[in-house]
Amino acid sequence: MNISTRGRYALRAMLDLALQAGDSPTMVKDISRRQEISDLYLEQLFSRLKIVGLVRSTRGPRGGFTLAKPPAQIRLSEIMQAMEGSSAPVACVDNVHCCSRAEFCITRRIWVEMKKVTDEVLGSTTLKDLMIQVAEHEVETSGA
Amino acid sequence: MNISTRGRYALRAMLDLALQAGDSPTMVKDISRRQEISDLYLEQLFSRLKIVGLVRSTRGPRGGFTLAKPPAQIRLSEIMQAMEGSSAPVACVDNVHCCSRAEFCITRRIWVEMKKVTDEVLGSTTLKDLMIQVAEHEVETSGA
DNA sequence: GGGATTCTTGACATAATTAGTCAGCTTAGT
DNA sequence: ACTAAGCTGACTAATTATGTCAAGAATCCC
Repeated sequence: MNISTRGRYALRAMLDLALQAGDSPTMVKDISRRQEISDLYLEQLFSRLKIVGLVRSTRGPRGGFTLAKPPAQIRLSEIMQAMEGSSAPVACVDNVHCCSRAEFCITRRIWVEMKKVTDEVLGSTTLKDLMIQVAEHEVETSGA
Repeated sequence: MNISTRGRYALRAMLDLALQAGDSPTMVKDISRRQEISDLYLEQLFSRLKIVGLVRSTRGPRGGFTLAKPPAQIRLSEIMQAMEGSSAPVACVDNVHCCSRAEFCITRRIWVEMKKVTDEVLGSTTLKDLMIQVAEHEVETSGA
């Protein structure tokens, strides 16, 4: 039941990118500095995010990445899908034929249920939701 | 978001054991044959299950394993905890101090939520629940 | 008591995955 | 041209996953 650094870093990076919010692209190096993530590694992660169409890139000086859609339209499930693949905890959830026992396997129902509830969490939350929480958190901590 | 064979096999083995239901112990070899799991590997898994007190063992001829508690009192979360450790998808969920950013990290809230919903699934289901589903499934497939 | 049977323990082995790193390339702005 | 960015694919070290193996200890049956 682990989410690898790929998924975790990608989510942090996407939220960071969303918070920059300018029209001009944000450099990987800036995100990597703020988030304390290796920039070489982050490049690799952004490459995946680009392939699935979650971000757009601009090359050359003053280049970088921008979100391909408004934050409210980017579900966390999309990011996680891109980085970690299916949210199914076991392969047979997505493909019954991968196990000869799957059809009558009662334990499989538990894994199906697990996928369902995690998908609900990730699918019902967008980057925009996280941005709001960041803003709220800043109000809380600055006030006092 | 993967559950390893340890957790999956252990759950199947525990359900199998529950379904044997006799007073006499069930041999690992019999479970491994029915479940098509390597018996050498399964022994190793039962060793863990015994350490956490979910099963009891009897050595010698006619020996084997029995459930340490009635199936209705064995939550799937106990089995999974024994085999996979914490259900937290990220370490910072259980221990804030493992990451210097955890206190103000908004993405962490998602991982906390993920752990919560998966715990609800695994914590609210017992072996007895699965046994009932097995019985129901058998009725369905035999009838007709 | 001897042998067979079953669990017990710890070490070992192999493969896959994770978490990066690196070198060299392409593109674009000045 | 030069430099600053992203792009690509190969490489590596460490860890985890998935077993296997060997030797032992307890127990039962004859």
